[in-house]
Amino acid sequence: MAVTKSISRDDVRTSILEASIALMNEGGLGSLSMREVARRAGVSHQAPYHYFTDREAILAELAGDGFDRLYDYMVSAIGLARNTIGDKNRAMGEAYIRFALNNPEVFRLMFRCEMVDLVRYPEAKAKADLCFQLVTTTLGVNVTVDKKSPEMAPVIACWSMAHGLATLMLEGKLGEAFGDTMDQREAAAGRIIGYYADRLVK
Amino acid sequence: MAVTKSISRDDVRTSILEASIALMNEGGLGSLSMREVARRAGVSHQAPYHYFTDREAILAELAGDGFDRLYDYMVSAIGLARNTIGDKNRAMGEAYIRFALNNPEVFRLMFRCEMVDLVRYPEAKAKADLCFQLVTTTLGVNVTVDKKSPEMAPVIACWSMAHGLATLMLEGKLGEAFGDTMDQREAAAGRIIGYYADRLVK
DNA sequence: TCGTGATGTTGACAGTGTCAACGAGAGTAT
DNA sequence: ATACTCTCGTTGACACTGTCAACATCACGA
Repeated sequence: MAVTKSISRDDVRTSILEASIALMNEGGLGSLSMREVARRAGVSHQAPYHYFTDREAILAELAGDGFDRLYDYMVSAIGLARNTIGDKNRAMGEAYIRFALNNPEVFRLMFRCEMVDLVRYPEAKAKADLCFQLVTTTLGVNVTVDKKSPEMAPVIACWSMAHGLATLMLEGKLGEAFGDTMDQREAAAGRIIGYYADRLVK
Repeated sequence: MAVTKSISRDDVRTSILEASIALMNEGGLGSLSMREVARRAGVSHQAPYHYFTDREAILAELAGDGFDRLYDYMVSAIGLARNTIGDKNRAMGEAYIRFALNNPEVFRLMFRCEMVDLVRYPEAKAKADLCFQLVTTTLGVNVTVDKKSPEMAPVIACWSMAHGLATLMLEGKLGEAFGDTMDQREAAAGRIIGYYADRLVK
């Protein structure tokens, strides 16, 4: 009976998020403004505040989704790799870079604390933690190990190298040295990751 | 001859830059606005535009200074290290991290292309290139080598690891796992850099 | 029937970057 | 000396932002 009487709560919330994603991918995070999001979603400039306390809350949601997808990228890659730590490590690193290059804006969001302070968004933080735990266990280290422990050192080293390479490529600091097309760049990054990942975990 | 008749051009320019640096260090890059800078420098809100074409031009100047100082950090550290590639690499990486932790906002500025597009600021770009060349030569690689060459791989790997570790620490992604005080965090980062730097260049 | 809460609206406010217009003063060519 | 131009500074506007406040609508439970 009159189920279509009006747009449901979830619909509005979803359209706000979709508008946010579209804006972010079109013009970068700088052009993701509350008012433009509202305009795109076809609601008044104040409506989004009924669903998100402020701009950062929207970004936190997008960042959380990002961690989910990064997790999927890595799990898929690990699943396709041979069953050795070295191969899995390599596949995981390559997936990390691929995710960053394919989703540059979300990647930035996920790793910039002044944009999304994960301390204030436990849901997103939990998703980020899952990613870290995936790296840890894939490298054969128990997740309960203290981060300060030497056992954790290879985990942090591998993560740092993949993250640093992803960031430097994303920000254009390696020039076009790695090729013009996305495929070329991914392949070049993969070569570096693949070659050095073994050295770090051995 | 009335040398003190008025504030010289350089004085105004310098005070604008000093106000920018102060604002950046106090409240982060987000609170560095043209108008607040002008207010701090004691001039009208439009005066800075006679010295810098827009906000990005100020940021580019600050980023350029940052690369200069990063260069000094690394050169000093290398000078104190024993004369082996491994030791110099380790010292350089530690200096890189130390710079990042001591100058978080400038470091962000230097490595975020949407904040300062180095392509449009050749002076700052030249300073950044000098840093990269320092890393390259310190690792025993000829600067004329093509970036795509396998010879360059250890350079990129070392840089990536130092950069990734610096970034992750800066953005709080390693929690307080590395200690609460700055000294503890630097020491922990130094241990990781020191231990793995050798593996990457051998 | 009467709140009451969720959801939406419009209006305001202070803040931003930047363009336009203007003025004081120095230097320079006529 | 006069007139012109250039540099450096001003004030005033403009459209835009995030967000607070106030108000309207409507479903639903007491």
